[in-house]
Amino acid sequence: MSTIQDVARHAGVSISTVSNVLNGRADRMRHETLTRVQTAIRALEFTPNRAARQLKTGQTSMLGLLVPSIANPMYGFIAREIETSAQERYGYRVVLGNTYRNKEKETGFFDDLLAQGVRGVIVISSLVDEQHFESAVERGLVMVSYDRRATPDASSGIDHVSVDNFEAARMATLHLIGRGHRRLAFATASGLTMSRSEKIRGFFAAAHDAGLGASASVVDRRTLSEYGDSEMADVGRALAGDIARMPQRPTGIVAVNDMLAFGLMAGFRDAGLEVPRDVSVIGIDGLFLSSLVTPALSTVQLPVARMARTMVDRVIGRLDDPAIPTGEFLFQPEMVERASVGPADPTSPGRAAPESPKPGIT
Amino acid sequence: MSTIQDVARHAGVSISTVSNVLNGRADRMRHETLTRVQTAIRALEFTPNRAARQLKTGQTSMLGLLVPSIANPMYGFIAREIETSAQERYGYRVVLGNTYRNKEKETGFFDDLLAQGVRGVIVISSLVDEQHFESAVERGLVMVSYDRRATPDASSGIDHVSVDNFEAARMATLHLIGRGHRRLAFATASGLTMSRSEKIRGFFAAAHDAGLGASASVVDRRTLSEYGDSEMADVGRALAGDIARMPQRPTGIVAVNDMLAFGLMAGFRDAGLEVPRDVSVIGIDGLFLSSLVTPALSTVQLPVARMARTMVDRVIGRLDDPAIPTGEFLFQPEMVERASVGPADPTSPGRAAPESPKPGIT
DNA sequence: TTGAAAGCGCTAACAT
DNA sequence: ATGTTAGCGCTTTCAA
Repeated sequence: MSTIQDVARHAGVSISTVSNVLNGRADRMRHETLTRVQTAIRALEFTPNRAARQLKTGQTSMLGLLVPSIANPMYGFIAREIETSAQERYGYRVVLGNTYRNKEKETGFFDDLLAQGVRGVIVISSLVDEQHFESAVERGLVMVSYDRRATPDASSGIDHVSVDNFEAARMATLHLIGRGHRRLAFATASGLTMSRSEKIRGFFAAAHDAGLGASASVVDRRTLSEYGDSEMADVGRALAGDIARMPQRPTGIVAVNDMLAFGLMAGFRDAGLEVPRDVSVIGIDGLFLSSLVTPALSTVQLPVARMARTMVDRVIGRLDDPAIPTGEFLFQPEMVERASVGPADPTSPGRAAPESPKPGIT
Repeated sequence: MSTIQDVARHAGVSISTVSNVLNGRADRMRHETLTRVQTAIRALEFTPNRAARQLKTGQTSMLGLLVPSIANPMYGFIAREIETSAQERYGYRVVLGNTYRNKEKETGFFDDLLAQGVRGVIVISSLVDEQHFESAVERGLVMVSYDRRATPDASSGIDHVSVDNFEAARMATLHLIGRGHRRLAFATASGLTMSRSEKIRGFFAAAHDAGLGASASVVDRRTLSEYGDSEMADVGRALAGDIARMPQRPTGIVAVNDMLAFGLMAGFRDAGLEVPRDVSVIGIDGLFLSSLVTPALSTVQLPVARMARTMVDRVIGRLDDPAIPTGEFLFQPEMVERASVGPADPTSPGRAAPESPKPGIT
């Protein structure tokens, strides 16, 4: 690896001149000098040592990205969009960390970023406690958080990019209601994530407006302590068993996300129930896998690519100019109809009638 | 961010003493001094600036990880294992790059790593051309390559960690044959990856040994130029249509990997064929998703976690001691039977008989 | 238009 | 047992 010294010697100039061409100050020199330096750079295959530059300027062209688990296809999808966007549009590289929803891991990641001189980070967390975020911000991290709305109380020098979760769940529920479903359930892993409770609110809002409040319920299960790649799906699978055993079994299930919906479908299969004949399932996320499974999953699609781009723009923007105020960016999802939702009463083919023959749950 | 200077001042010692405690040379000082320094470090929340250390020592505690696309669940899975292993066992962080199977992207990633001072990289590539690998190694990168056996010709200062692809495909094919399948196909995306051609060899070897050479064939399709998250699945889906239209339709399909198998199953569904009644499908990889889809996918399981650990051990090992010779590490896969493979002739329930009533393809 | 020089925070001889 | 010091490769005043 050649250094700026080598280049200077090769070109017969001083290192400051080389540094000037490196930093776009070509106007300060004769054209001929510029050419000589450029030739030398090419001849020696010189690439400036970024560690040295960073030590001097305090700038890195790296971003941190924290996800619960990159093995979860949803986070894989987001991560790909973020990395590509950061790289292609800003020349930034991405340092990845899996947190397994563990506070110590998150804190450790922030510490390491700071030590490495990385000052921008995009966080996809599901931890309720945001304390360590604030502390990281105080220590100089520029942070963008995905899918956790700004808490009113928190002082938060943090950007928030999220989807309208209330609306997403509402759309899903409405879709079920439109197909005649009257006994509804919202299936989720337990634990109070902000996005989760918003979705639950949206679910109940839709049910209430349709006069179905009394027959709508939340079913949930604890996640395992370790965050495996299949955790969400496993929870869904177990939940399907629970639902299958319910005396007044719901016919329309809104899953908190697509992975859990996949688990539900597998679980219903295990229980001898057929989707959508016996029970309808709808997801939230819009993973590419949702069109692949059998039956193809109806779901509420999140604009992941656009959200990723916004997150990258925000971190790098605030890295360049810390004076920019933080903001909240809310994205609207979109209903995608596929095959996992059928009429509540399969005997009547078209739009299902309210199921008057069956006894209401009320 | 406080510096080593601050700590020295706070503890009333020189910076070398602080540096000594930082670098595990506590034996060189009085216990009391050590304590004072440690107290100061804690009081000031001091973390050594890694950029400075790196500039001095040339060492980073970072690893590069190159994947075709982190949105592909298989790479997400591997990436998670690698990151976790590197972090928990060595305190290394991982810089992630998506290559979209693009040579320029790969080269650019190597350049950036070198410039950042990162000297270890794990590469999951599918490019046939390995030239730029060699060049990166010459420029100082310590490289471990996943799933591409060492080429006999290449000089290669590269470690190779791979699965026995020949055996994997052979096991899959044997499983199909054991269930009575006589017309076999190997479904793959076209393009000559090393792992791909080994699988094809394994497929034909199994077919030949069973006297089925003449009725075994490879079906393939070009991948799109852009590497989307769903590319593999899309190819599989298209392939299923091709297969469904074949005059002497194969009844047992070996998919080059699980993602392509998922696509096949979706494609057969589109074509009105039922798996495994009308056609049997078997994958290779053992993604956690394979137990989730309907029907659950029979597949040949790769020992991903163990392979990931080996890769991490190798890069970091050779980073610490460049004298260690490179090696090739071959892992054995394992058959996992699920529901996507049925008897060739569904009318005879048990082990299927050779389908004598139908005219052979020979 | 160019160059000299200070210094970013740290490590590791080498002194004391 | 502890301190002094010379850089690592770069950026950036300031001077020439």
